[in-house]
Amino acid sequence: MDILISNQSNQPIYEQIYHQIQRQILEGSLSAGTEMPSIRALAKDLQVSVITTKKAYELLTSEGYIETVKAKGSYVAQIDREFIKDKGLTEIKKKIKELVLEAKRYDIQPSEFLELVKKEVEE
Amino acid sequence: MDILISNQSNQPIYEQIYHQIQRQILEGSLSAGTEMPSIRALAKDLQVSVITTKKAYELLTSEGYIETVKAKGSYVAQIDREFIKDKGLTEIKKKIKELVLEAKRYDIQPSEFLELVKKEVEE
Amino acid sequence: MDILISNQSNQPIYEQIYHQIQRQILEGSLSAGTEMPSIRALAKDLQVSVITTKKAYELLTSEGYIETVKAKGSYVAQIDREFIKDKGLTEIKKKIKELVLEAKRYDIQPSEFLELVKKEVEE
Amino acid sequence: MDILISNQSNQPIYEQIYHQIQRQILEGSLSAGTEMPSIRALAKDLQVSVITTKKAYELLTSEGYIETVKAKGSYVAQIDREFIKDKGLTEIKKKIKELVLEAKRYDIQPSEFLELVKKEVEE
DNA sequence: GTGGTCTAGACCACC
DNA sequence: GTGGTCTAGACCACG
Repeated sequence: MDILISNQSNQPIYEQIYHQIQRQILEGSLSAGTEMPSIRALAKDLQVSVITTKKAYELLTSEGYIETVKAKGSYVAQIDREFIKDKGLTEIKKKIKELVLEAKRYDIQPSEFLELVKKEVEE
Repeated sequence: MDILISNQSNQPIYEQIYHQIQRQILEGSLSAGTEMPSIRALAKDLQVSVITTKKAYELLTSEGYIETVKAKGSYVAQIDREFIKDKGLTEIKKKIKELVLEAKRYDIQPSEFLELVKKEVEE
Repeated sequence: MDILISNQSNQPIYEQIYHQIQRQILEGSLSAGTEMPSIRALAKDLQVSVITTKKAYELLTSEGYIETVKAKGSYVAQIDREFIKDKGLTEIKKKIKELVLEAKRYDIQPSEFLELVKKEVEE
Repeated sequence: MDILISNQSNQPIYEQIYHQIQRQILEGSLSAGTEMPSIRALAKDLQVSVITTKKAYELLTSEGYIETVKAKGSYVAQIDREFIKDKGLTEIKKKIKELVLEAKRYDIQPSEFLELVKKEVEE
């Protein structure tokens, strides 16, 4: 597994694992049906507690990214891209709204905010 | 004080207080020199512990939004808008970066992200 | 009385009053026998509480700078300059010692410290 | 941990803890990466409240001397000696200024003050 | 009355 | 186990 963990980050380790696996599934580098490493193997690999990888897998399962077959293992699920993207759009739109508001409080006007985003995106 | 507390929120109460007061100062509805309610009075008003309001005031003090005089009270400080905006820019840029990354995870490409922001800003 | 009070200072107001009167007595601008303003008059003048000026006068009395005659008023005392200076020397030497130690912790060597003092003194 | 607490001192306990740990880090007896005792363990060791050690650690964190990882512990940070010295210089200069003023109050003139410092430094 | 400091508990998320 | 947050008390110096 291609996963990097940062102990300094404020982000919980299980979320870091979740996000990086989610990313690989969405990008297609992990395709449907692929067998995932076992919770224990991954924990050993990443030098984290089994509890932590278990939590990450539970999150991935509940969000529909992987499927777990008892006593066999976990497999990448067939994901519904439309559904995922829809959920993502709603989420991202909400966050953009919030960020625009926060920027205003710092006297950063929407037009200025848009410029910042353009700069970031063009890089 | 015009402050609303949510016990349900993941955000610590002292941060909620901090942000709402900060917003009122930045918006100008609390102007420099205005006397703030005492930490005890505010605690009673908001039905939270004195320590919680104290923490919020400490944050506001360390960020330069208010000034505290022992045995006297706290007062809205003369804020340096230039400085605040600079700090805000750094903060907002960081958050934009993070949001662009999050969007990518949902298969929302930067160009598409930019469109979402444009739509939001033009409203 | 020529006294300036700062509400923002961390120094208690009664100490500010004490130091400024002590200074004037040591400098000679207030000479022995001079009648001091009453506690109440001074409080009114400086816009502080009577308790505060009372505390300052008590300090000045206990340190021998003024003498209070019941129902008459307070008068600048005949000060023993030798004694005062001796006490001061002990105090200042102790503080220099501490400051040299603190400087060392910041990697500021004694020779460097001496230079800083020279610069300050020459101004 | 090599820390001595005085309940008699005017200095708050959390500052005493802060200063002693800061000193050990600056002196190098605590080197970067070293794990600090947990706030609870230290509190028990020093017989003070957890909140007191927490406050000391918060101060150390905000000043960049240690780094704290939630649910992991605190570690001595890689300190920037240049930065520390700069901050120290500002601090020491300020204190020299104050001390020169205090000396004047005791009729110790700047030139005499300089002599005292010389004597102290040459020892 | 004010803020500053401290105490002895408690629950939470995370590991 | 860890640190983060919160509570309900307390005493102090200052005004």
